[in-house]
Amino acid sequence: MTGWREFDQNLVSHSAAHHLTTIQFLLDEFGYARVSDVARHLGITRGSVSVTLKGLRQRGLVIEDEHKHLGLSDEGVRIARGIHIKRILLQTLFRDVLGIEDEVAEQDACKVEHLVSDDTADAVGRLLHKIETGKAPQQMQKMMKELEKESSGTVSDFPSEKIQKFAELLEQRQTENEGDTK
Amino acid sequence: MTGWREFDQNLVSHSAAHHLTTIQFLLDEFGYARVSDVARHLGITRGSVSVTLKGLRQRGLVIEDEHKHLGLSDEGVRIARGIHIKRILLQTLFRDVLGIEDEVAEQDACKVEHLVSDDTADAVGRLLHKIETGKAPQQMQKMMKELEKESSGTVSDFPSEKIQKFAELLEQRQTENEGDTK
DNA sequence: TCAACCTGTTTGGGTAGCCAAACTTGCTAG
DNA sequence: CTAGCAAGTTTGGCTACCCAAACAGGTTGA
Repeated sequence: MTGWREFDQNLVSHSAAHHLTTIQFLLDEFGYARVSDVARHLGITRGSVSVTLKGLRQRGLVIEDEHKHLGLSDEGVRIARGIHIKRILLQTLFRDVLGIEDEVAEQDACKVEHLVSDDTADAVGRLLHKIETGKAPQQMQKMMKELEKESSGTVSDFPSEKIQKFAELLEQRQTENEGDTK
Repeated sequence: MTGWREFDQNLVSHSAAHHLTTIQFLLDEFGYARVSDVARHLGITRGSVSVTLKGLRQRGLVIEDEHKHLGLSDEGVRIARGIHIKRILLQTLFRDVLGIEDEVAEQDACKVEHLVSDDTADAVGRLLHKIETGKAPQQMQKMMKELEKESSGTVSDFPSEKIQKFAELLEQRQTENEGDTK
């Protein structure tokens, strides 16, 4: 059971991910981004941002012009865009397919956006696209509506009896399959 | 845009989550769990485990009998079980609904299991249960099969042109909706 | 002109985790 | 009986983040 520590050995950390996407956001929104702007937007001190960005500059992801205005390198843009798209896709999945309240969906997406693999994010995108283009219309729509109705408000106790039993079933089935392929 | 730091302000950290679920696993599997066993299973040193478990003992999640055999308190069991179930549900979602290769699905689930909200996990469980019990049969099945075919192997470049355009559409739509409710 | 202000950087302090290495304990094989 | 080994703990070091506070530079209003 090694491999669980791949957690923090990602392309970028949670912190770095937010620094990058924030710079991109500020550029799109206001046309410029400075250390203070990033700090304000992230709710941390200028000092912290200064130190973090020094690292990201050394890694060649963030650049700075003569007026201390920040920018992203091609690689930086690529990473920031990837993370941002993952966030959108996950949030949409949680909210529109699973029926989660928007705020919770956004928070969950924000927490995991930089952790999910490209493969998974891509599959989420394709699923959403299929649903969008009506390739899974009536029954899917109906199912989603039902899900939405059920998930009214907040779950009081996780896992519920039913879900727990179901998860145990899934686990058992998985164990059996592992036995097959071995 | 504060709130992005809820990341590490969860009930338990990624590390703690794995310590707890490992103890539970060892108890189920072998009937006992010691510091060394946990260390071996997690692939880290006894020293690290010792220190971490001291904290978890102080928080009342882990207990220890006179023979240095580890156990979980009621609260510890509750947390470990919750995380474990989230992992199963997410892994199943990624693998069986999104068509992700099992190993990747497991890794992704492992990375985010302790981060997703109870609400989201619960909704995933209900969705899977609906699919399971045939409440979204033909078209869903067909869609899943198609997804599986498409996602042959690993995504070379994320995001693809198509997914990126789609994500932009989703984002734009979302922005408009925010305008409505404001 | 120059004090006040805003911006950015540096530094010392704190937490969380990891490792390596030294130490303590207790059991067990000669 | 004791030497040796395995298990657990402690300690010093490292990285990654955060903050607060001190400091350095540029702009600007009076």
